[in-house]
Amino acid sequence: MKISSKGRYGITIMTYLAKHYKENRYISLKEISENEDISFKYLEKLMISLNKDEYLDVKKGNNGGYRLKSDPKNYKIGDILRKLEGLGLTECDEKNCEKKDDCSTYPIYKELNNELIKMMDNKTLDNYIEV
Amino acid sequence: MKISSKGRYGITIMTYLAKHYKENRYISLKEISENEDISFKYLEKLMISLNKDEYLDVKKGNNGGYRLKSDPKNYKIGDILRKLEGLGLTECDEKNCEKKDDCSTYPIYKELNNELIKMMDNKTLDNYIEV
DNA sequence: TTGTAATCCTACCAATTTGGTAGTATAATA
DNA sequence: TATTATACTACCAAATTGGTAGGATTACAA
Repeated sequence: MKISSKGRYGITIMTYLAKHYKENRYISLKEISENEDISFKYLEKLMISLNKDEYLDVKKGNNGGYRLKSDPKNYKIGDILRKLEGLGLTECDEKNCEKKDDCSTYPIYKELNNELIKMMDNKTLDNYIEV
Repeated sequence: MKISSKGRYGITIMTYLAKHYKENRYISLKEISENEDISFKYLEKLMISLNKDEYLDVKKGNNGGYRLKSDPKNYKIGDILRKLEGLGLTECDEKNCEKKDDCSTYPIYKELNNELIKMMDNKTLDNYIEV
C-alpha cells in the first residue's frame, strides 16, 4: 500500500511548481530534474501522465516548460495521484466486480476507499508551501 | 497504493475466523482454502506472517487449525495489514530518512500516514460480521 | 504405538510491475 | 535556421508479488 515512486515524484514535481507559482514563469523539466534529483528522461515520461486533461500550462521552445494553470489551492493531492497511479486501496469498485453483493470483505474496502479518497481530496498544495 | 493480495487475503482469512468465532472450534487452512478459494499452499505461507507475535490460537494435528484468541472487536484492520505488508503510504518515517527536516514533501506524507494509520486502527473485525 | 491430519519451514520459480534509458519527432521562438 | 524545449514510442533490468513443491514437526485418536 505504498505510494509508488511515480506518485511520489508527481507530488514532488507539483510541489515544486506550486512553490514557484508566484514567479509567473514556465519551469523546465531540466530545472526540476536538477533541483529535485530526478532523472530528466523519467520526468519526461511522468509528465505525459501528469498532464492528462491539460492539467497544466505548457510552453514548448526557448524559456518554455510547465506552470500551474491556477492557484496552488486548486490542486488536490488526490488528483495528482489519480493521474499517475489511480486512487484507492482496492479495485473492488473500479473493475465493477460481480461478486460485490456477496463478498464478505467488500464492505471493509468500500469504507476504507471512501475515507482514503476523502482524505486525499482534502489536501491541496497551498498547505505545503511556505509563503 | 493498492493493498496487495497478501494483505487482502489476510483480511479475508481474519474475517472468516471472526465470522466463526462463536462456534468455538479450530478452523483449518483446508476449510478456509475451500471456502474462500485461496491456494492452500499460499495460505500456509501467509499464516507464518499473519501469526507473528502469537496473534492467533493454533492447534496442530487432528481437528486442529486457527482460532481468534479473543473477541473480533479486539482485532484491528491496521494490525492485520501491519503483519502482512506494513502500514503507511511511504517509508519516510520507517527508514528514518535523514533529509526529513529539509524535505519539501515530508509534511505531506507525515499527515497522510498519520491519518491512514488512524483510519486503519479504527476499524475492527466485529464491524464486518453480521451477528 | 502408529497412521493421519494438521501446521511449520525452506527453497524455488514465473509473471507482473516498477523504475529507468534511448532515440526520434514535433513545436516555439529568438 | 539553430536552439531549446516538450511529445512520443520502444525497449530493458531489477524488484516485487503471487504461487508451487516438498519435507519436518506436532498432536491426537484409533
